[in-house]
Amino acid sequence: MSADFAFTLLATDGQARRGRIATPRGIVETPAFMPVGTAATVKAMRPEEVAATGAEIVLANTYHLMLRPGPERIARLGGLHRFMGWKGPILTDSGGYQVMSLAKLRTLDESGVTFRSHLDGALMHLTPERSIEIQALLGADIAMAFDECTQFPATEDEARASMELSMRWAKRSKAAFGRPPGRALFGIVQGGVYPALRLASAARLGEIGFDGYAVGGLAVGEGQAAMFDVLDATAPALPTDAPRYLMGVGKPEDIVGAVARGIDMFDCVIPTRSGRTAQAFTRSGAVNLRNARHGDDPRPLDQACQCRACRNFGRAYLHHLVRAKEILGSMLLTEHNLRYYQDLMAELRAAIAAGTLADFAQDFAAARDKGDIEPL
RNA sequence: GGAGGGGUAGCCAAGCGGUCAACGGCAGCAGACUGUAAAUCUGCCGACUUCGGUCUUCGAAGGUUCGAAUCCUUCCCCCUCCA
Repeated sequence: MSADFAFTLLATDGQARRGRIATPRGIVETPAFMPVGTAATVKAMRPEEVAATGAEIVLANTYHLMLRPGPERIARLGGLHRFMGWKGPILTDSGGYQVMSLAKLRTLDESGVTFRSHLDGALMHLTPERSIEIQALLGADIAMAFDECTQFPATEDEARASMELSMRWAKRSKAAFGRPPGRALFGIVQGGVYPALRLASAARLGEIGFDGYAVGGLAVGEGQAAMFDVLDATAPALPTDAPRYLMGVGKPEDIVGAVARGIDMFDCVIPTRSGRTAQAFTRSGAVNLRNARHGDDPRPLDQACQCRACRNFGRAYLHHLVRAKEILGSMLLTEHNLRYYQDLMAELRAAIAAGTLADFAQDFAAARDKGDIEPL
């Protein structure tokens, strides 16, 4: 493990883990949720507002920043932290997700992936070595191995071939990364919904040796039950002395279930994207602020929430902002959702430390079963 | 008074003899969103419906036609220009 990057396991509750990641740029208490700032911005939020929600680390994306504004330019400007004004740690995705999400715009071979830029059509070749180089130029505190996020559905043969390619790329990523002080590299388990493939992938990554281990290729259409099955098989096979990161997950209920299965880190666009598309998360479930029923409702989105949207405004106003397509609507709902996610993580951490995670999970589900607050 | 243009579903607006319950857009009613090609996308949007259809619509009233939002007549409104 690189100097100045350390993971400490503080407590366990069943499979769940309460931990702490130390980086030169700050501490990350786990289980942690990392807001997604793909294009060097958590959309609709200022960095200090992101921090105020309780977030300790954010994501950025290799592929998107490679296209615009370019990693060399960001390096010349002093690195990504200075560029985007985020003082805490940053984790960068390697571009592996775009291998799947932009499948129509790329070709893949052993060396890497050739993307047809969605911005101007230019061809861009991304290899494990170049992805690692870009993440170094950005100054990522945690870099991710370059992988292929396996699509769903995939046959076992397809998932195996994809996983094995990702493992070869993981070895190249590790070799390219070297041992830079204070910076970490995570490997990514693939293998689709096939437990044997996941176990093989986890073993292979353990042999290579990473600072943390991610589970990728989930929440891509397989459904929560299948995802949890994969986690039940995979998490126990991961080293206990390194953080475990479930990539791209998820909805609040996905996170609660994954924490109970031993996951330490999460990222997802849901709180930010949903905030921009009028969906808010509350302690009694998800609410669509576009719906007509909120038009006359002066009550806060979530009575128990301390975010600025809930403290200062009623549902009727948020509804109006959304209807009128006012920017403030996106800002307030994004802030609320990020706050909700961070509050959830804090509650999960406290429950694990107290050994009461099972009770917490039960209460969490019960509150949501009751549904949203009574109509006016 | 003269010349011309126009009245289409909540709004704007296409259509100009059958393939029109009527293109589009907006508004409206819902849904989706999981390592962000997303302030995006999808469905519904005359009435009823067992969702296959059935019924009443295109200013009003007559008429021509197998068939009219589309053609003719009269009437009622609106707009532009000239007096």
